[in-house]
Amino acid sequence: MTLDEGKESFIQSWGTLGSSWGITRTMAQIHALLLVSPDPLSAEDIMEELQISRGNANMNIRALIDWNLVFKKLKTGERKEYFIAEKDMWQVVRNIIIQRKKKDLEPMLKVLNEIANVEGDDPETEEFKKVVRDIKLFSNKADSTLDTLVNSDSNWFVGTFMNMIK
Amino acid sequence: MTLDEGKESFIQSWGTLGSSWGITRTMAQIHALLLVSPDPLSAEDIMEELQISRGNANMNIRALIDWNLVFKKLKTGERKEYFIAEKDMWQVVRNIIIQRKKKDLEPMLKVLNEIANVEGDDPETEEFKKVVRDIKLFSNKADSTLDTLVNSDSNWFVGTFMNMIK
DNA sequence: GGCAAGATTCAAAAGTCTCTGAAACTATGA
DNA sequence: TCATAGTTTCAGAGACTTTTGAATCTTGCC
Repeated sequence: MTLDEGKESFIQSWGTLGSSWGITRTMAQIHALLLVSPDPLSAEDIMEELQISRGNANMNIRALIDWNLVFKKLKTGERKEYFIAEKDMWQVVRNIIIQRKKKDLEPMLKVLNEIANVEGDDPETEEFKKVVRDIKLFSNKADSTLDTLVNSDSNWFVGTFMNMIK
Repeated sequence: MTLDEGKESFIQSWGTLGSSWGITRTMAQIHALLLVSPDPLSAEDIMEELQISRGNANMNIRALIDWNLVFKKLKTGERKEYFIAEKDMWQVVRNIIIQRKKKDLEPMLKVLNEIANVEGDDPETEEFKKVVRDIKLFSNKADSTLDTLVNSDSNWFVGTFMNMIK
């Protein structure tokens, strides 16, 4: 397999993986492209390599920057913006967890708190309350467990945690 | 808030949460409905409550059964099939992890193995190989960590693991 | 076997999410 | 200040996903 085939294959897979992880396909592809590029790339380079429009490239690059998965890299004496990818996998996963937690888990916890107080004390209502209570308990634990993970550093996570579990 | 409002609110949120977790909205709504129903429901009940078509109900119930999130419950003397939900949250999360791992992580690992052997030894190729190697290492660890989690039982996970981390 | 209740399938329709591209905007430096 | 290189926006087009509903299949009973 040649280098170009390898890159192509990698970018496609990363795109597929990303799109089932809450980041869009193109977003993941841009990240993949930057991961395997030895040098920073400009928006134009990215458009060209991935055959996407200017608008699309721009929107997805901004999103990646928001998620802290890509950083701007200004070259001295150049007006153009260049971009590089976060290459530490734990940071990548961590940043994705942070976003997903905010977007998914937290709204769910909010709803669970609201509905934990439905009126009535007939058996059906009691059953409902019990189910909600169980889910709330689990979600709160999951939430704080994720917080701990997210605040831990890369070395501890990859070196200690993953081995500890195994 | 009344019981019905609470249920409605719960079903909608669960649906939203689910759809960003790789299970479709309707699938998650059916699961939510079954979670908060004290008694098993038939396909017809589900169609009625969620206002969805027969085909849609059928397909999504099958999918939930495949994922082990819902079980058939046959009532003696009745031809109709009734359904109940998996109510242990850890089992729910666990089953979702199992499916996602199979669908996402494993294909990625396969690709990583293929592209780890690109030809050439120029600096660009070496850089590419290094990136791929790092990702492979991380993914393999993540894969086996998830295996361990998935094989652990509910009590250990919720009782010990989550507290240990915190 | 014949029948009906129920379950399943799948092509077409509806709905959702993503991308394009041209226009508007902004920053730089002469 | 103006010209220009570069960036951002967003309405409409296009791609992809989910849902519908009617036709088909299966099951158990007489």
